[in-house]
Amino acid sequence: MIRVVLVDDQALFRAGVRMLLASQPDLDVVGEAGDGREAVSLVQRTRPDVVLMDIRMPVMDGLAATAEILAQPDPPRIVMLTTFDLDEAAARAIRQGASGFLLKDADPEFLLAAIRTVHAGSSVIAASATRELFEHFAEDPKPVPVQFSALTEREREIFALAARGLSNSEIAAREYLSEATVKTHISRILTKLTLRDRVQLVVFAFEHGLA
Amino acid sequence: MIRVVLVDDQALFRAGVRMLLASQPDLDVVGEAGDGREAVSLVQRTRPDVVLMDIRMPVMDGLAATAEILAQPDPPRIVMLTTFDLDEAAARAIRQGASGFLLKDADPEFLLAAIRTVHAGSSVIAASATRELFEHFAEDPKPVPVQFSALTEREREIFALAARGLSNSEIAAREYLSEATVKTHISRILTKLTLRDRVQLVVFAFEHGLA
DNA sequence: CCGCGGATACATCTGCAGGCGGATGCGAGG
DNA sequence: CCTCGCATCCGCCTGCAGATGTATCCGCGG
Repeated sequence: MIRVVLVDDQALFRAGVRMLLASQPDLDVVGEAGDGREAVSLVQRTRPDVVLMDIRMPVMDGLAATAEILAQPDPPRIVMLTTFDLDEAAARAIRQGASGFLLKDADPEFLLAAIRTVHAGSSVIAASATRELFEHFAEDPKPVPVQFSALTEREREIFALAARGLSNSEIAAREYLSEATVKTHISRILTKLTLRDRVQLVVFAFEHGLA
Repeated sequence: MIRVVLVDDQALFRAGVRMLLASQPDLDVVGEAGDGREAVSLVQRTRPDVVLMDIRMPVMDGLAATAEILAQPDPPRIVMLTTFDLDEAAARAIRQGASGFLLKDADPEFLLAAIRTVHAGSSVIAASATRELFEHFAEDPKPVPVQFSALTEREREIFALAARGLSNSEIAAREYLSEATVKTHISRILTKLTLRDRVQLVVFAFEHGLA
């Protein structure tokens, strides 16, 4: 039996979900809360397995409530619910340790599957959000300019060190080289990448995910 | 009835999964493949609802196969499987459009729930991977150091320009200042942020999401 | 075998970066 | 009013950065 707590400020929405879950033999709604503050104390009392938590709520929003609940010992799994497709909040919720993120207008059977999935230990993310999430957070697949491949192995090493902010003397010391040699490498690198100085080299490196 | 295709180079693993799915009334294994190349043609012939796809395979790996399959019209949902916790491949798979990412040593009931979840239209990500994924791709919530707030309004402007790779003379020209003045600002900025030179300033800016 | 091109290493020169000192303007407080 | 602190602006000096010119080693083709 999976013990579930519902947290949402809309009583009607809670009622709908409660009806849905009641039809399932392995699911049991053990409590409901209308805001984040209530949710925290409710979870402490009822010790559920899974919490369905709306993000947008009065008094204390779903994010803050999630943080407090997860800070407790042996916390339940938490699934975030939202009306809108995706906002920053969803990503933050997942980072905070929520196990799922779903849209409120999802199919009922979909919600049921999600509850069982997170209870089993995995995470669930609404399909529509997944793509967006990754596009939003994952930096693009590194469109490394062609010119970069013109660098020799050695030059790439020097490049990496310079990109981290090391001075010529520091690079020289680390690579057992003369400072003059390092300068030569830097010059060739700058020429090949058509950059003016090492400052722009650093900018280049970060903008292309090479540092 | 959810029609499933198994793709894995280990016949024993496929056998185990087939047994598991056979015990479920709503799941039907309609085909198996031992490498990516086979998988693509198998999917074209059998038109399954869900594909369980190993990442590491001979001939054509799971990523390439996923890309080809998803390029077809009305493609099935694809769940990636892997032995190891997480590598770059997993993230790429999700970005390519895979609907799930699971570990091979997951609980059986867990795999079943995942299949039903992705079939319903959502995405599933192994819990152990979720945290890592987000830490890996989402840059941290910009922990801007306290020292940065010590900067003057003017200094912040100069900082932003220097962070883009502009030289002192360029900044001077753009701000209608003497080059000497720009240098003073830079010096004060470097002191306040305890940085050595403008190169490290650029590194600092990028690492804290200020550029 | 020898010549040639590329990669790597070093020395020397010019210019800019950054440290240092100092000036001005402005608001707060004695 | 005077002073103190702070922000903004400017000139001078030292050192590093980057361009230029070479030298050595290696592989490849004539």
